[in-house]
Amino acid sequence: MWSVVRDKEATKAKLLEAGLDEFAEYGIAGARVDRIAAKAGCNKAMIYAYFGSKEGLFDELLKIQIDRMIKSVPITPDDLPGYAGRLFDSYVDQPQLLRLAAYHRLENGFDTVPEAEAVAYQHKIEAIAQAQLDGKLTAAYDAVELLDLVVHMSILAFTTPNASRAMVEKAVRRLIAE
Amino acid sequence: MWSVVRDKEATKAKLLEAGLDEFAEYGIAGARVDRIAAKAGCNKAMIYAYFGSKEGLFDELLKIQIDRMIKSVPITPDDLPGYAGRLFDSYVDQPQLLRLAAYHRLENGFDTVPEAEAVAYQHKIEAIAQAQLDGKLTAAYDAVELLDLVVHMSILAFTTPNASRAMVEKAVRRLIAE
DNA sequence: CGGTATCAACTAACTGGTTGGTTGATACTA
DNA sequence: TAGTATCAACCAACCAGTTAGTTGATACCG
Repeated sequence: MWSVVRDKEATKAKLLEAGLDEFAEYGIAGARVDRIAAKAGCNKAMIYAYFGSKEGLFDELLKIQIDRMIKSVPITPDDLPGYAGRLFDSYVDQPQLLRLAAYHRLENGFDTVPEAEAVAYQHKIEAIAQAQLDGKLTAAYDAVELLDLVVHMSILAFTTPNASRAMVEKAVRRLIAE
Repeated sequence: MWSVVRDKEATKAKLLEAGLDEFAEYGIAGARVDRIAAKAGCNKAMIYAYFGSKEGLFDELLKIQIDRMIKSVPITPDDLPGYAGRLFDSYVDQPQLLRLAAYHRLENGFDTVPEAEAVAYQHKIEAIAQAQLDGKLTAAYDAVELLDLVVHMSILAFTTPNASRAMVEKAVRRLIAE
């Protein structure tokens, strides 16, 4: 029989999952390490053994969630309404990432952007700029402005309780109309 | 002679101002009542005498800020780009309200909307609906959707560090273009 | 194969410090 | 003097982080 009780990776995974729920609900300052450990069904000391600190666990968590989002919703520069719609849907499906990111911004300031996010952002800027050069996309905004606007529209999932994907797509369609 | 040392209203005002800074920076869970009292230059017990609790102070604070915002930036249904721009500007001038509101939503859930905000929202909906009936405003969205979109655009002041008023006005102009 | 040394994974209990909130005494004003 | 605004000191609960010690799997040795 394989042991299931003593498994480092499984324990880390359980802590990450419990931490996701806890941090998304209460934020960084409001989260309680005892609650995280209890939810994960393991000892509090494991958090410090594997992640160094409460904030260490949060950072790891956020990084993983961002990576997942970046990979699962790739940008489509020649279909920005669709991109915004898909982003919106994934935010509705997994509201935790948006809450995590919001808490992170509020509590740690605007300049501390996670590495992975900054890199992905740059790639998207370039993709949009290229589409504009190719004439596939309006030149009414510069690439940075346009990406900011499109991403911002998908955030309707967080700010407006009864927003819909259709509403987001329609708005982006109008924003980029020639 | 008027008292300057023992003045109930002055003490409340100082606590409200200190609380504004503290809550905007650290959130509700992260705020420390001792820091608020120290910043206000008065005793911690005053918070409990005048506001009942930490949360009581926060609620009072948020209510005041929302009232001020509602009064200082009235809606102009026949100039929504200008309205969004003015909202944006006031958010840039006083970033604390947006941070307060964000923390409130994150920590207290979406349904607990302050009374004053709900009432003002309803008035704005009606104003927009009327402008639509008068043909002064696009009928491409229903009134609720349209207000949500316009307000949402002004929130760029919070989500996008280098957004500008011009960018917000331009976006709203395109959103409501016939 | 049986015994045991080793080490990573894990735990219960604890620690030093902090927190929201209270209270009894004091100072001020009318 | 009566009423009230203010405060220093205090408290019980809580919290992030530590530690001394336990457990179980596996590698090694005779």
